[in-house]
Amino acid sequence: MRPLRVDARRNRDRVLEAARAAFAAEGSDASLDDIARGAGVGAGTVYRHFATKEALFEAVVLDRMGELVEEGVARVADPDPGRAFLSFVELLAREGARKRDIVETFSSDGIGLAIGSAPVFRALIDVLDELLGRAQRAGAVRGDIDVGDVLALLTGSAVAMCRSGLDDEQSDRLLAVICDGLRADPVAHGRTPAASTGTAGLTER
Amino acid sequence: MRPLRVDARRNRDRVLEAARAAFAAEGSDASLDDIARGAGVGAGTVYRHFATKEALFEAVVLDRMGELVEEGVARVADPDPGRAFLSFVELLAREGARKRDIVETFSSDGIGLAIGSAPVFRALIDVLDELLGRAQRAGAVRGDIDVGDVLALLTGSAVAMCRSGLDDEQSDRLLAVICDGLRADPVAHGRTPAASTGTAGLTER
DNA sequence: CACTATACGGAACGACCGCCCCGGTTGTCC
DNA sequence: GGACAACCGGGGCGGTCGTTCCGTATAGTG
Repeated sequence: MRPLRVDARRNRDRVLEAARAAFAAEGSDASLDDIARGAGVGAGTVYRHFATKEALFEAVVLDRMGELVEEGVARVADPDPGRAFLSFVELLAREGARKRDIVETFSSDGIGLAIGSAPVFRALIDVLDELLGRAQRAGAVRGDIDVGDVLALLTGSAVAMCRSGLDDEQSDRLLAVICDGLRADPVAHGRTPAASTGTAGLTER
Repeated sequence: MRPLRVDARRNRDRVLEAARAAFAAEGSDASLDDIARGAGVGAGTVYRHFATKEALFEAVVLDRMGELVEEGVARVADPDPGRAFLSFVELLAREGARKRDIVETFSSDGIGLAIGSAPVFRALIDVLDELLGRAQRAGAVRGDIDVGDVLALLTGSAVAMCRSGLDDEQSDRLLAVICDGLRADPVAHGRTPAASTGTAGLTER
């Protein structure tokens, strides 16, 4: 397989760049024609490089995830496991709040279901799991949750933060609530550490 | 204005019922033709009763909100303000997790922006604010958040809970994290009660 | 410079959807 | 029971969007 012709390579990059912006702003609903126009290219050119719109979407999202995995790996060495985990959670939430395609992927609606089996997605789960485990063993994060819970909460946080008036102060407050909830010791609120049943401890008493 | 003819009234009810189910499952993206088919009527019949698809959506959502407001009002008399507020939050989150149209409305994308000015919506905000204020004055809920924050967190919780595998136990855990975060005393985690800046207290130290 | 594989652009196609319209039907009232 | 008004169904219109196709242009090669 020969390398791409220079004009082809240039157009491919332009398409990816335009797609990144469009998918971040509008999610997978972004019109492919708009992306092509934004890249200064015809729609046919997009299809020469990406078999389908979904493939383009995946390319953008997987690229983003790669960057996030790096950030996570860098935090594994942090001597403070609690800070490492929570700052990573914060990063993911803020990233999700600014990039609609990411939240869409995490919440598994929109386009990509096939994306869940991508290696880079597994890697993200793994590093998040690693950071969570360390933080829990250090006693900085409650022990009654797993990676799936964190992922779900991340999706929720991102959605909460990208609501209409995305005030900076408000975002900070929302993250504070989530993070305090994550590190909260279940015992401190009068619940049994293991069970955590009873619907958030509301029905008892 | 005369009362509706009996067949008209019956069809209107069928349309509303079908719309409730469709909007709950698919959000405002639900096809109007599908709704009509589900109600056993033609598309034209839907438009005889509702000027536009958006009007139908609003009718369904506002109806749902009415029920929720009643639940909230019933909780104002609760002698335990913390339990009253948190159980209402739980109810709203669980309702949002099961009804896509509600989350969509709360997160202000999808169709309804005009819905924000509806009296029912104001009433919901008001009762939520009332419950929040009582809980805060009783010291059961942290003081550094307002109704807007709670609404945003509710949206997030609902999204987090309606992810792919909506396990009951997992839902409980997610709600536990959110609720613990809501009642968490900022002081307990080494932050100043008033400010709460510093991005969830992660950057300090 | 000429020749060919490669890439480009945008018109065109089919599917879907919200919405309108009209010929036929059915409830309602005298 | 008859006549009129209200109502129904579904076909059709205009628009959008993902995808395909093909005539044209251009980069790479000897």
